[in-house]
Amino acid sequence: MSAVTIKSLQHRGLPFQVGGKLWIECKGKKFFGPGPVELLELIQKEGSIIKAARAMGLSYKKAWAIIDSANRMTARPLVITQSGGKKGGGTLVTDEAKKLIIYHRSLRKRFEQFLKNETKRLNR
Amino acid sequence: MSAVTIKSLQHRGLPFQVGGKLWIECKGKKFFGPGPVELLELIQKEGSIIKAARAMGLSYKKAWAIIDSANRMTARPLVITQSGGKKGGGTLVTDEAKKLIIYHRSLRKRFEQFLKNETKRLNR
DNA sequence: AGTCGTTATATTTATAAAGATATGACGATA
DNA sequence: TATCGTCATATCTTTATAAATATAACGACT
Repeated sequence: MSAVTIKSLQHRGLPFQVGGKLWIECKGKKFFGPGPVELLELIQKEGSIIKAARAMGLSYKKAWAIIDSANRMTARPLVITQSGGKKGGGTLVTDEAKKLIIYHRSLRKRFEQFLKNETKRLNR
Repeated sequence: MSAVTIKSLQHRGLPFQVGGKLWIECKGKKFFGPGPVELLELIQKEGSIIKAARAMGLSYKKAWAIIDSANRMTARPLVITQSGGKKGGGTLVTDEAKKLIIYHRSLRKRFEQFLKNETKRLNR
């Protein structure tokens, strides 16, 4: 039995937590990971995708991909974009998007509570 | 206003769902994604990592990485491995692991209920 | 001593994801 | 019509992840 390996302890105090991630999906394809809501909020604030991306430290390309993907899945558009014009263009978020933002905020709160409860249950 | 883009609808009926993923983490580092529990269950059933891996369609390497990572984070080992011996060796799961498996099953049930509730809330 | 199937690790090869850069279209305004 | 900043897309490069392959140690058993 001398070759039996007993891997030993890293965290004796067992600081275990239940973690998780939520998203909204459409036919199995997720379109609201962690970033998108913040991105929409920033677009609402900044008025353009490129400014929102910079504010989040994302490349425009990445930001655009997120928005485009989400936008393709909703019945009504989440954003209205305009290229050209007064200040080069810009992007507005629709009421549809605003509703989603609000829902997602409350969802996140409930989820955090869920995780907290589960962590308690795990450690008792 | 002619350059204004209105992205149009993919899913008119709005079959939105709330999806998610849970894991158990240790100091911010996750060690129980979706696969590990099933893997542990299969190890328990099969008696070896390599057989469990095959049963799940994983490479041994991947399976071992999962087990090793998890094993390093618990105070007591999740598995006891033996190389060499009667049938080449094998792996046993400890009581620690069995407890985790049981907890994780019940956790998943509660999470599914949570997701179901949230999906309802989202669509009303 | 040689065989066997497993654990454990290293090395290499593919594949995928992410990042950087470049370019054109757009339209109000000057 | 020339300029501007933004939207939108394409291409290339880099990085990270995953898969495939190879190899050594192990110990009961014959």
